[in-house]
Amino acid sequence: MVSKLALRSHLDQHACDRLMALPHRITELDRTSFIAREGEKAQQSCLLLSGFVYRYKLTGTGARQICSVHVGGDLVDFQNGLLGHSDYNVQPLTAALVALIPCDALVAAAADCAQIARALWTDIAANTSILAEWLLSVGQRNARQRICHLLCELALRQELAGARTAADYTWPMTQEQLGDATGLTSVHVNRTLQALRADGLLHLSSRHLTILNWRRLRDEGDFTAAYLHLPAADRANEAAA
Amino acid sequence: MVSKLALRSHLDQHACDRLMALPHRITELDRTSFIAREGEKAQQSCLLLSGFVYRYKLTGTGARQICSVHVGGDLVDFQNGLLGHSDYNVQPLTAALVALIPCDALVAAAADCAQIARALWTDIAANTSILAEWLLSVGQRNARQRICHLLCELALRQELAGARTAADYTWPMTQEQLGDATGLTSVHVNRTLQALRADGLLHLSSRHLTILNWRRLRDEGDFTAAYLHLPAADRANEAAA
DNA sequence: CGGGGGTTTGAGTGAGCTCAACTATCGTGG
DNA sequence: CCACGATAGTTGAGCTCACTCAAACCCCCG
Repeated sequence: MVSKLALRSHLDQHACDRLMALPHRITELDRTSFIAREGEKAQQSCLLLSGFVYRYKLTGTGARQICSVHVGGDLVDFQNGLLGHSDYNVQPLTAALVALIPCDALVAAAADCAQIARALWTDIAANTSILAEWLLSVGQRNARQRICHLLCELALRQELAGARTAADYTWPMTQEQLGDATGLTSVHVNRTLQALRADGLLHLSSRHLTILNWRRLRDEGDFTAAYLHLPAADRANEAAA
Repeated sequence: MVSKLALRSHLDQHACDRLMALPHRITELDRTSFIAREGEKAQQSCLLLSGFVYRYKLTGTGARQICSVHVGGDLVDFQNGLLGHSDYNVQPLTAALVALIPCDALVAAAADCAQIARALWTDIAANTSILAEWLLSVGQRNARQRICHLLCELALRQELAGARTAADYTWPMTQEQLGDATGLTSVHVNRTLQALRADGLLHLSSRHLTILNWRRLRDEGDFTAAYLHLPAADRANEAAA
C-alpha cells in the first residue's frame, strides 16, 4: 500500500520494508477538514490511501486557484515540510483516507536508502511536471481545451491508481472546483460541459464520469500523456475510443 | 560560486567542498541555443552563473507558455534529469554563462551528503512554490496584477542573486516574452505597461527596469514574498518605496 | 416538506484578443 | 557614414470569449 508511491522507479525488498516501517498515523477526513493550511508549519506529509485531495492558493481578494488534485497513492505535500511553512491549503475533495507521515522520517529514510531518495525525488519531479502542464493549460488553452485536458489527465491518473478503466471513473469535483482548477467561472464550466455532452464526448453526472470518445477528448484537449511520466502512459494514450 | 545554490539551507565546509568538486563544464550561450529541448533526454543540470534563462512549454498549436525565469545562481532543470526526458524547453533569455553538471553527479553528491540532499530538495521545493504562484497569477489575476506581480518577483530574486538593489535592475524580457509568461498577448502587455508608467509606478526601457513606487507595485500586484522562500524576503518586502 | 448545495439558464458587459499598420532602435555591412 | 534589415515596441479598430449578476431549478438529505 505505502509502496504504491514508487511506481515510477524501482524499489527492492529492502527499500520497501523501509518504507512500510515508516511511522504513520492513518486518519479518515471529511471535506471540511484541513490537511495543511497556508502559512502554517507543515511537519507531516500525507499519503493518500483513498478518496481525493486538492491543494489550492488564494489571492488577496479571495479568488481560489486549485494547484493540484491528488488520487489514491499520491504523496501530497511533502515539499512543504522541507521549507518550513506551507504555501497553500490542502483539503479533501471528498471523504478521504490518509496516512500522515512525519517529514523528518521521510527525509531520514531517503538519507538511508538511495532508492527511496530517488523514488521521492522522482515523485516530486512528476508532480512539478504536472503543475507546469496546468500552467500551460491555464495560460494558453481555451476553456474547452482546458476542461478536456483535465478530464484526460484525471482519467489516466485514476486508472493507474487502481480504477478499473480510464474511460469510466469517479469524478470528484463540483463544477465550481473544476472552474477554480482551470481558471474559469463555474457558469462557463457548466456551459462548456454541456457542449461536450452535446457533442457526444462524455457523460458526466454527479460524481461519475464516462468518456464516450476518448480520442476526440484527447485531441480536443491537446492532451499528450508524456508529462505525467507514467509507465503506462503510452499504452493508455493509445486506448481505443 | 557553485555554492550560491544553497542559500536556503545551511551547508558546512565539507558540503561546500563536495559541491565545488562536482564535475562541470562552463559554457557561454547565446539566445538561440538550447539548454534542453522537450522530449529529449536530459542528462545535465545547468547552474546559471550569469545572465538569464527561461523554461517554456508549447501547446499543440504552437502557443508558448513560459514556466519559469531564472536568475544568476539558480539551478535549472535538475528535476528532468531524474525523469529521463525533458518536459519543456530551456533557452537563454539573454547571453548567459552556465555550468553544466551531470545529473548523476548531483544525485551521487546528494547520496553522500545529507546537507547537499536537503539543499537540493529545498531548491526544488522553492522552484515548485514559484511555479504554483505563477499558476495562481495566470489563473486568477488580471493583466495588471500579473505584470506587477512578476516585476516584484524578479526584483527580489535578482536582488538576492547579487544585484545592488531591487528597485533598479536588469530587465531581461521582451514584451512578447512577458506576455508568454503571464498568459497575455504582447499587445495587451504593451498597453498595460503604458498604464503602469503613466501611473508613475515604474520606468521600463530596453533591458532596464526602475521601480518608482515599490509599495504600490507590490499592492497592485497582490505580491507577498513568502512563496519565494528567500531568507531576505521579509526585509525586502518592507523596503521603502 | 423545507432547506441547501450544486447545476442550469438568460441577458448584458467587458477585459483582453486579433489583425494590421506604423515607428523606433540598433547592429551590420557596403 | 549611411542604407538596410531585423527586432522590438506602439497604436487603432473591431470582435469575442469568458465574465457578472441574477434568477430558477434540481435533488438529496434531514
